[in-house]
Amino acid sequence: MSFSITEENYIKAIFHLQHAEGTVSTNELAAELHTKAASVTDMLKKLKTKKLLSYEKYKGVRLSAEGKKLALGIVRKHRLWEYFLVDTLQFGWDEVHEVAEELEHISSKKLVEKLDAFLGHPKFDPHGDPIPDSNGKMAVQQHINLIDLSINKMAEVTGVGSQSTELLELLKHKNIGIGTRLEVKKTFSFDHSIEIKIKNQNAFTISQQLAQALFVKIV
Amino acid sequence: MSFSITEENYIKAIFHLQHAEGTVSTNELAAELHTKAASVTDMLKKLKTKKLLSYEKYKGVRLSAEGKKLALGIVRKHRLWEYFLVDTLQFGWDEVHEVAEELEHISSKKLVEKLDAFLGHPKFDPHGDPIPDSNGKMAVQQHINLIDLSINKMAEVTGVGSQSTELLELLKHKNIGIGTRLEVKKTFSFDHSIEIKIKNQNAFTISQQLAQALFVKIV
DNA sequence: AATTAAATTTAGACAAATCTAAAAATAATA
DNA sequence: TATTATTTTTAGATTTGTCTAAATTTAATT
Ligand SMILES: [Mn+2]
Ligand SMILES: [Mn+2]
Ligand SMILES: [Mn+2]
Ligand SMILES: [Mn+2]
Repeated sequence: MSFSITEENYIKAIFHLQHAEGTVSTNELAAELHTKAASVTDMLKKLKTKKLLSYEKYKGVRLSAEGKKLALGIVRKHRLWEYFLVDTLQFGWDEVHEVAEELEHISSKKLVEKLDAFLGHPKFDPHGDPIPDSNGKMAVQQHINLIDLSINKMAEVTGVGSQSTELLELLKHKNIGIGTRLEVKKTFSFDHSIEIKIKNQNAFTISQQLAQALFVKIV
Repeated sequence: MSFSITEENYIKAIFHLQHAEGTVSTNELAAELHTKAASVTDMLKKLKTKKLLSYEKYKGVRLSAEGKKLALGIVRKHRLWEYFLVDTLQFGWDEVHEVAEELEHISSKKLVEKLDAFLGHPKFDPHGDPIPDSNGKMAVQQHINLIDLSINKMAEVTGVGSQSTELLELLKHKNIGIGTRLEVKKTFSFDHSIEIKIKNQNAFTISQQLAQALFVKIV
């Protein structure tokens, strides 16, 4: 069976929202997809008949095994294309999400596999998110929030919590990106800001909000 | 203004059909797009209000300057993606058309320009068709049909007249591709077959049909 | 428990793109 | 020129995805 771009976007949105709770509400979906609750209800009924999810009136929705498989395929394409755009075509990581939002719907299986091979089977996309392999399996990145990193432990930035232009702008200015090595030197309880040190640079402080938007792993 | 995938496919089809005659008929378009004449009429009315073409009832259709510009942009994307698929991802040239049919609708201008630069601004796609530049200009390939090539003139294959799997299969078997150098050794008036010679290979004959499906330029 | 508030679903309508069948215009032929 | 045949357009329906407004269900408060 094949699915429309709209159907695929719904399935992917449910997949992402599902990770928090097990079940997703109509309003959550409407917000995520910038549409109205009534439209969501209509689409859920349709996707249920296609067996991509289980749905009972007023009870929220949950992807079926088949729905999950479809979602993982779309996420795989999305993240592979993002990797391609940044790694091969030299896009900035703030510019790639929208383009990947379109490219993820290109249907050719062969294209995905050839692209994956060309890129060298990358495990993580430019935002640090894991790329599912052709079987839907993805590496579990045991990264922690920078806010929870102990003092004087060397760590590497592995991911960002958002991909807004605003965040990127700030990270560029502070010279932080995926792969940057840093350690926390001091924490301030007044505003929960933290002082960090990057090799060959002076220590500087970053806000609580920024620290919460960064994920790191200890190295 | 932005256009739907369907609208873009109509514009591109008109562009291609227009090259033969100046004006395109409803039935021609219906055949090309695998749809019905009634659907074409509806769409033509719509595209006229969008000023992409001039259209009078029963009189056929012709692209406006704006329509041509849009068409050239789509053709540019189509052929750049085909080049990418063959050159970068190692697709066979028979496998790329369908995929490019989808990729040509990805809207990002920046993507097209970055892709073009990454590929080294190629002038021709894997089928020998010219790729329009960012201003819509394309190289004029003064190639001739192999059937019209004079005897003993060294020539290089620059294009194919069709991109069917059947043709590719035959060309693969005969070891002929874009760039292959050959000369005509003899022509047979009985069946209009011709004998050709490729360097370091024995001469062999090819059918009239095959010769007509090949374009060459004298080198 | 009764009332109010919030979330969700239904009812009815609309735009895009398509189709079949019938009507109208143009082209071909006798 | 009159009659067919072909092409093209209109009329009316259908599917997909969306919307607003109203009704219903569930959750939260008195
Ligand atoms: Mn998308
Ligand atoms: Mn990403
Ligand atoms: Mn297309
Ligand atoms: Mn081509």
